[in-house]
Amino acid sequence: MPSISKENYIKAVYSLCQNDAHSVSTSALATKLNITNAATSDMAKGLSKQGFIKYEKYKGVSLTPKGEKTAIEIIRKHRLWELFLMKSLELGWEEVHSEAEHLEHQTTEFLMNKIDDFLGNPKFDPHGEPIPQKDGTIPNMEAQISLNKSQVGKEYLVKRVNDESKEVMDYFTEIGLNLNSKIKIKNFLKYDNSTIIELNDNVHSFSEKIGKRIFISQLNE
Amino acid sequence: MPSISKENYIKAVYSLCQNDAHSVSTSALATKLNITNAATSDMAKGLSKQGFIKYEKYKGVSLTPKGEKTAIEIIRKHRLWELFLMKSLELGWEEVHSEAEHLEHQTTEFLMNKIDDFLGNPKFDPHGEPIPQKDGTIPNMEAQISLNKSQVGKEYLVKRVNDESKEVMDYFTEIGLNLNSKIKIKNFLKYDNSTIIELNDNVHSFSEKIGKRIFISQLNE
DNA sequence: TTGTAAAGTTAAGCATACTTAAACTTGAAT
DNA sequence: ATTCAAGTTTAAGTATGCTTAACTTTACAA
Ligand SMILES: [Mn+2]
Ligand SMILES: [Mn+2]
Ligand SMILES: [Mn+2]
Ligand SMILES: [Mn+2]
Repeated sequence: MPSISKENYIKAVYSLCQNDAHSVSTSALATKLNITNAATSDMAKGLSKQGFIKYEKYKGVSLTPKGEKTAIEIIRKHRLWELFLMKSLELGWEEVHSEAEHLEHQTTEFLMNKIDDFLGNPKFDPHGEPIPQKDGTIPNMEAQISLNKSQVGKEYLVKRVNDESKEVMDYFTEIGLNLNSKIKIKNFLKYDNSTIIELNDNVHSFSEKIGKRIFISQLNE
Repeated sequence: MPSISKENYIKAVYSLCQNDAHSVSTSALATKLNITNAATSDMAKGLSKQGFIKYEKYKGVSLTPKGEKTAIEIIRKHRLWELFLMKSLELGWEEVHSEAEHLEHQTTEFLMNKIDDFLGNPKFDPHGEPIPQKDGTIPNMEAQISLNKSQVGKEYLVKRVNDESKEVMDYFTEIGLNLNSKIKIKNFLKYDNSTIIELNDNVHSFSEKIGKRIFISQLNE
């Protein structure tokens, strides 16, 4: 039962440990959480004392099993809320993330399980992210690569997108890029590592930064 | 955009001013909010400086127009959440209050209006309380009296109940007392001011304290 | 009118979650 | 090995939202 700040901290440790190694620097956390380095170090002590994280000075932070369980519970709430808001209120996939970011901290297990059952115990959220199940297990995603790692000339299906920027999600919606959209890789620009694709007979380009946040799987002919 | 503590304070001022006069004592607030007198006085200074309440030492607290607007917005969120959870997830009327108590502080105007529209802009919540509308107006309730003020021998319809105690709401559910249940007043016990009623061919009694929290209207024959 | 109990406020202190500024590690280049 | 910049931590301070303990005001009964 950590505070909202602590829940967000734990969630940040979890997601930053996904990509990189098995630990995060305090400064990476500071950037993600939009607080100072000093605050991040400070917080690390508290969470460490409470057994949520492992923290050695100058060595970064990682989650204990207790911390990981907590992170997964919060992420479950986040993703179920997103799906629920879309299914029950017809919000757009670009609108649900910011609402879920708040609701995730104010939802009882009881309510969450009601929502889970209402949705039929779904495995994926509206952005293609797996929804941690009641028992804590996380559904497997089929093999995916980021747009940057794709091959020119091949066709792919969009399987997952990072939803953190509403601005970017709005743009996806505007150009008609959705989950399971079919895209064809036209080219990579050496100049800035952007990717040129074809989508619904239109040509679009994505910066390297955005390309890293679109995940695709190869279309089997 | 007050904090959660401040929102709860403002809401408490609003609801305690409804019954009594046009101001509340700091100690009444302390009881309601389950914090000390000292904290309540302290908080009053802050909210007063921010223009939500009028506060004169030793004279109690009342809402300014700005404070009242804020209170009504929170109450709107609370009651819409309650209805929404019942309608969309089939929670019981005894289960929704405590969930709404938290969700009310984490809901954007945007989401609230979506929920309001989904529900068809309802006028009353599951316990018979009026739901403040988008424009801030509060629907009128038809004339009601509390169970204590009823007349022996007459028949009434249950029109509104106070939902603050889950324990009591569970009991209502158990005996089949709902909104629009028909009851007949059998007797008042002088001994403890409890009320004896007939409901669905069964006889029940309610303490004075509970009787004050059940609101009824006379059944016109 | 005054004494006193109850009601209410102020003072001092604590925990949380932050800030800025200063001090310290670390590691990689010389 | 030495240096030094980047990364990280500590120290000191602030605002919020509480607590307990001491003090002040009020009301009203004698
Ligand atoms: Mn999300
Ligand atoms: Mn969050
Ligand atoms: Mn309620
Ligand atoms: Mn509340």
